[in-house]
Amino acid sequence: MVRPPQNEKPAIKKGPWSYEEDKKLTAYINKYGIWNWSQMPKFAGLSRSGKSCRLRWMNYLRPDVKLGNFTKEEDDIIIDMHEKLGGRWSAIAKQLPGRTDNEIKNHWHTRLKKRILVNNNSSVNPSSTKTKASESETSIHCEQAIQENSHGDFGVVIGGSTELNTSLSDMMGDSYHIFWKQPFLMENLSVENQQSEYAHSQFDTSLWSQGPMSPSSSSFINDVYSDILYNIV
DNA sequence: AAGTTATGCAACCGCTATTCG
DNA sequence: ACGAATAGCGGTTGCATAACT
Repeated sequence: MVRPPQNEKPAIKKGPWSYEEDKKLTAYINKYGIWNWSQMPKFAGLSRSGKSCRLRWMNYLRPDVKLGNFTKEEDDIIIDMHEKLGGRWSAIAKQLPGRTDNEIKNHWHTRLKKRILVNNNSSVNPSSTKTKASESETSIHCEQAIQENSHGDFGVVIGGSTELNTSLSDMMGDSYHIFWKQPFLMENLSVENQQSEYAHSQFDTSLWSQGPMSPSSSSFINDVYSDILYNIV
């Protein structure tokens, strides 16, 4: 019997992402862009699959991702689009800038589907006043949430509030989309010929504090930014 | 207060589509 | 034209927490 080679590949970590992992991935992508998901984790110092990194970035870490409560308008769009397209979540997500297919899918399965069922039932049985009362209650809560969101207390928007939805790509301009030809290790970030001005020209930290962020809180983003500057300067 | 059940959501899995050599 | 690698999509699962008994 030949013992299969061990430790040929580093163990792929699964489960929830830690703060440190988020920092690493965000810092790496902010610095080098997305050049190859399957290779990136290795160079970013992450024990994750490329697939997992892509998902984490696309759904939560991307600067233009809008997290938090859905507005009534968004709900209406989702319901309408779902009627037309069914479970084509990515197509539906295209109609809702900042929302991800995964988030929309979860929102549908946990809230909207039930609401539609309730609506259908109440239209079949109009005497169901309690249902209607709770419906309007839900609607009020939704309105409140929207208002509170606009104050930045919760209802999270990464990279700014809805009004200040300045995406990282906007901040960085064309350089954000530059795809590097060679991989880069996070450990090699201290690039002598890159000036801090370069970094400042791409990031405006004041924008990070324009809205709360979760799980990537504003302090987290600031940490990432500090790390990048620290390594560059 | 403790145990149980329901809910919400992040993340995984498997499959298909697309790209590239 | 073909096969491998990679990206993307949608269904599903598992865990944390809230709500209920």
